[in-house]
Amino acid sequence: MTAALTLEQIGELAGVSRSTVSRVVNEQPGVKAEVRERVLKVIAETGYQPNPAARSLAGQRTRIIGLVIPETAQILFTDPYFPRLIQGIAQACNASDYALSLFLFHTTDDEVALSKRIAQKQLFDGLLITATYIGDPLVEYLLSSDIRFVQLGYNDNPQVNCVDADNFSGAYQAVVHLIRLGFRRIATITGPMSNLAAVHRKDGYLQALGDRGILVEDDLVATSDYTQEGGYQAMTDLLQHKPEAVFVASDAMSLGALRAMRDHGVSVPDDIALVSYDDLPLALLAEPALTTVRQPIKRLGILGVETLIDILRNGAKPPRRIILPTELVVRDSCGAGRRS
Amino acid sequence: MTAALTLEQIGELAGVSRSTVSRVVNEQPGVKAEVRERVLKVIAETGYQPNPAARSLAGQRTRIIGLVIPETAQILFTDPYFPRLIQGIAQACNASDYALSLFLFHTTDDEVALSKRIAQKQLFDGLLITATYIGDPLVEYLLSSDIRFVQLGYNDNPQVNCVDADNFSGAYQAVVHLIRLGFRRIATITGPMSNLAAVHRKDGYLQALGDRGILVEDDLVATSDYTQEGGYQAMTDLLQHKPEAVFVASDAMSLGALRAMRDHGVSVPDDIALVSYDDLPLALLAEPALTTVRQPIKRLGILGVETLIDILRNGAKPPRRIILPTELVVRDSCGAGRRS
DNA sequence: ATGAAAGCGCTAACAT
DNA sequence: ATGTTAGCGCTTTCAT
Repeated sequence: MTAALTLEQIGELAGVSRSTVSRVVNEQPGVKAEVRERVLKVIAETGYQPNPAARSLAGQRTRIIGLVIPETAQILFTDPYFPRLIQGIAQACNASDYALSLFLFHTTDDEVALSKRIAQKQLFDGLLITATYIGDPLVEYLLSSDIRFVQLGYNDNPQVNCVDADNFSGAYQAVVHLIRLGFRRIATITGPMSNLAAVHRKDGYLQALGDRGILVEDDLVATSDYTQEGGYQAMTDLLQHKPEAVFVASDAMSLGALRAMRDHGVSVPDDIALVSYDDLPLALLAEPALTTVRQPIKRLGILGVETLIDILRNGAKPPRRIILPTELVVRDSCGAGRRS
Repeated sequence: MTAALTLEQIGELAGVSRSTVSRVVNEQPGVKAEVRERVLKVIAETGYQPNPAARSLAGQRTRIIGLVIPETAQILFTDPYFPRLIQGIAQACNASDYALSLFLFHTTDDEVALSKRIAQKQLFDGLLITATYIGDPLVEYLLSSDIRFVQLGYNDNPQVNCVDADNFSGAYQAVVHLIRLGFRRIATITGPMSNLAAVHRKDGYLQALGDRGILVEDDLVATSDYTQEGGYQAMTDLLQHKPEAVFVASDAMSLGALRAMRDHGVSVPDDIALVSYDDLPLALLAEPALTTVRQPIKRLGILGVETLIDILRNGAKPPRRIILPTELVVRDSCGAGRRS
């Protein structure tokens, strides 16, 4: 790595001006094919790369996408959701020649204060935000700013660009599966109601029962927190009300629920059938292997980036709102998985 | 977010020149205390933030740290090692006012080609690299360049700056624990020998046995690949040789090993004691809970950043090589965990 | 101790 | 179709 080349030098080598080289580099029209070839050749030979700082300064854009993961998600960070999401995001960024900058809010700083600081630093063209909750001040702040952003996760506000998997229909699907299997007393363990995904999964559960004319019993609905311990506790409570089946809104909670049932001598799926949500690697491994709803996580990340870039290029005019379908992976815990 | 302020404007507001403001912002000496106060006040009032692109361009440094995670690690990405590492890295970056840029090699691109592209882009001051393997061309390339980097993971080459947990003594500790418990026929399941950490963990195992005058039986050493399936297979093989205990070089493999033993009617720890490595959240959850070696992963990330920044500031002259101690977490799988 | 001035390497109007 | 020119906002000599 010796001194980096400049546009000027490439121009000299190719016998053209800096502007022409710039046009070639940026794939702008108005360069004779022959000249373009010549310049391209020099660039290839020299391995020239434009200086991103200079580009940012002159062009008022950084070609950087920021990914914001707030404090609240750090707990979730131990599950593979974020890693997979990041893989998708990184892949899409590479493909579009954007750099990816990570903003983890690790401190107890006020989120908004931090985000303002971040925003004013002008070190990205747009933001991908994750793990927000209902009424998250970060979203409010971004909305009131002129920062372009896409939320990875559904947002009620129709102004917010967002991409998410369909939590409602994922849950609906799961519960319908249980109903088809002949169960009627179907319980659920939900995530925290501050989380929109949790609300929608619950809605899907309610709707599936409603559509089949099954009365929802309040006693069969346990609100929990996405954690294993929470799942254990919730299941322990539910056991008193003798459900035939249970729809658990996350694999982590399912693990806890499974343990609770084991501790109480309840067999899955023979005594109680279970359908879960997430399809973590764990799901396959659990005893019994979990029937669970799989989300296209990596795809979510990719689409998030593509949507953001689209907005960067073409404006945020009609808000982009993308909902991806989910898939039910049938294994053993629902009692229907013993197909060859 | 209105138009961002510039140094010039701050200078105007404070009644000084742009240069003086720059000195204040960069905490340089040679500004009268009184003037400094005045400028600082204006900066606080206006919320001025220097433009990073301009800074990079003029100052020849980006204040960005790049984190490189190659393809090979993507598989491992499902375990919490990287997330935790990233948390530490992000935290340290924030603390030192560096931005963090993520380079995931997701494609099947030639690593070196990609790394060259990355390097020439001048979009970081230094690099943190992870998940390299023995003889990794990425390291060779970086070594031959003038790019400052710190490897997160031990490297044999004394020129390479690296920080890692002590794999040798972690394994040593684990095996000594089993020996103290009275076991003699101690088997091991290692990671892939292309991975230095795996080699060192194996070395620690061998040394611990050797130091106690226990003969190492080749049949009791199974080489695997850090995966669950690999652990299952390796344990199945080991079972034929009737070990009393087994040291498994990763929690993921332990899960597989546990399953293998369950499938063969072997009870842990009653029939075979097990000590594992990593202390994933899973370790606590397994049946029985795993006695396992814990690494200070987050601390590793923090130290990586601090080391890199130190090098950036003070030069790479004496290579920095940091080895952190590990800790044995005693639970049930070794048969010694039933203390109140 | 402070200010003036010259770039850093690029983009984007404006000429030609 | 191509070149010229004027910045982008900052750091950094060099004057004063």
